[in-house]
Amino acid sequence: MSIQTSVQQLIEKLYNQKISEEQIQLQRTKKEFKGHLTLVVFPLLKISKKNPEQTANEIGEYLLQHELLIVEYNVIKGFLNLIIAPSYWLNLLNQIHSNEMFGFKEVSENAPLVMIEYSSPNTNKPLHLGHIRNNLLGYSLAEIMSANGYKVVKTNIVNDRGIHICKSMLAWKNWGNGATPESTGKKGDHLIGDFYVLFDKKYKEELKKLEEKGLNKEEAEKQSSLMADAREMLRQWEAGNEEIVSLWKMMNNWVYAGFDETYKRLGVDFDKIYYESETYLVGKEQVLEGLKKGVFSQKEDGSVWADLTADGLDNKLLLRADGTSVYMTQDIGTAKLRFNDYPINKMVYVVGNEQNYHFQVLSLLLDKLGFEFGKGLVHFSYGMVELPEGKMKSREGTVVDADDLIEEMVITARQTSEELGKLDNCTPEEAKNIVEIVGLGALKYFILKVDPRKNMTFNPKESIDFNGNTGPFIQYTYARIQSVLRKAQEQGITLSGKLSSGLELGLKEEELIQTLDSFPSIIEEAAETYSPAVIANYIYDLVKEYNQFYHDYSILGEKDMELKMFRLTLSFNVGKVIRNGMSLLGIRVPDRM
RNA sequence: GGUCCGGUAGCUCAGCUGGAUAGAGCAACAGCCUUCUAAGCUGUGGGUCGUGGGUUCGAAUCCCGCUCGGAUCACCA
Repeated sequence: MSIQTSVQQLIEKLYNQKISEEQIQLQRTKKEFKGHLTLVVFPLLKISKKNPEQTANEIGEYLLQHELLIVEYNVIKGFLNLIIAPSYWLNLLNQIHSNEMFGFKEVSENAPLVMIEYSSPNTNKPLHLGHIRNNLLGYSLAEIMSANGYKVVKTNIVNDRGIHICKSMLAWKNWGNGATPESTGKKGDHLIGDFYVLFDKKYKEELKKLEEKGLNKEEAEKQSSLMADAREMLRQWEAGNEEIVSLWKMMNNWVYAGFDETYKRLGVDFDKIYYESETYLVGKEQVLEGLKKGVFSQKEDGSVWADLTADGLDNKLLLRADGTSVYMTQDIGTAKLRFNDYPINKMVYVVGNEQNYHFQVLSLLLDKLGFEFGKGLVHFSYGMVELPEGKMKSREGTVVDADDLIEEMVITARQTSEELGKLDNCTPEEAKNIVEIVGLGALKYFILKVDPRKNMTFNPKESIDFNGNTGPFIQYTYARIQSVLRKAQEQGITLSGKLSSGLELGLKEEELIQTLDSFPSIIEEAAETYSPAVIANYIYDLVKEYNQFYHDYSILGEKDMELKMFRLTLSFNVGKVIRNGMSLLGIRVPDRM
């Protein structure tokens, strides 16, 4: 029985009446006060018919006598602070100690299946900072859901068709001289991205020339032969022109090879990848079927629409007059294919908040088409990453490239590590490994610690701090814990059996253990509200406590062997919690730094 | 204009299913390396929680108005 239930039952006995769960407000005692748990007595005043202090004392006295786990209490205003018996914490610590996967739930046979879509790149450009936030959030979400006992399928939808890809292809054909990733030494996605930029440049030159001839902007855009070529290419692609399709395949494969490298370095992966080139026709079928069923309507020009005015939204186009599909149609098709492949109970889309409206509509449409998960689909909407000067703009060249950023982080990690002499005793391989983990840990924590909903500012000049509330700080703490354990082992110190005597010393450890206690529930809560930031901050709190603890210890000095044993054990468990938490977030921790 | 989201220390952010004196990091200042890793620790200063009302024992937190900022309302994806 939990302390919560026990307290509730005892109070019911004391006042001889039924008390609801909401009336029992048991929370962690603030660190300024003495105690572990605090009961807020205000909601109980109506029942006790006494003032807050009297009520608190009355309850405190009763609990002290009837609940063995409560060994002491004090009252401050309307707050009843309870002190829990060391045996309880000891027991808890032992439980944690014996459970390697502390904080993780098992995935049962009939657990609900959640599919998480994230990343969703276009194949005409390399990944950028916005994708990094998306990837880290999506991957962390998957890890958290999985740790909470869900079956998780990570998926990616690649936007591999459309006019933008044709632009890259056209530029490559016209001015590429047969360039390949091998011949240029460029990563495939960057190579294609360069051709996309090149197309834009040539197109602008063409427009300028036309405008110099006296055409206005609109006329110039209409007369542009480059744009006409691109459109023609798209038409031929859709018609299945062999030459175009094989060029398309070759170039896309270059891009995928490039993406894979970035994903791998970032530590994210997918169970199943969908391509829009394979889903857009399915979407069309679904829409036509919906039309047959009378869910959608057709205009005179042949275009198909969904009337969502009854749901407070507008009319939405689903198929153009020429029968071609739009973005929404593709998402419907993708949903269909996915549902064919997996028994999806819950669908989560990790997509930026500029598409909030789109997903509102998609949810309604899928529901109308009879998809069970449609109504309950979750758009995990996150804010944009902005630069100090404002938004990233590809036209102004202010886009922060993902590969560049990662490389910069790792380089900075190396410089800092070398300055601090952290790598002095490492082999080159070890050093490379550590620097990679630290650099990426810094980046990941920096991104994940911010509430996903909020827009965040990224300052590339100041880059990312390695001090304070950062990934490396947490990794550092973990590394130190490992060091403690190594040295303990060298001295032949074993960890078991010495706990109770350590507790007798009555130090501050209860506080620390108490935070360990609430870890699983916090994870659960975080997963429900989809906020990895909650976990990140929680872990940070834990680490703070460890450091406080360590500081006290260095001041005390250590002659007492029992005390030492106790602290070693404790450190071990904090280390485990940190490790588990970090792995949930997809952040690796080095065991030495 | 409609809808949605945000506004907390100089900066970057926590806290938001109502609870005690609103917390961290950075930046500033003052201390701490023969003692398990100083990527650290301790202390000081720094706040009309955008604003006005309401709800109540109690509001950064809930409700309403206003205001500022962002997103969106395409036969783009």
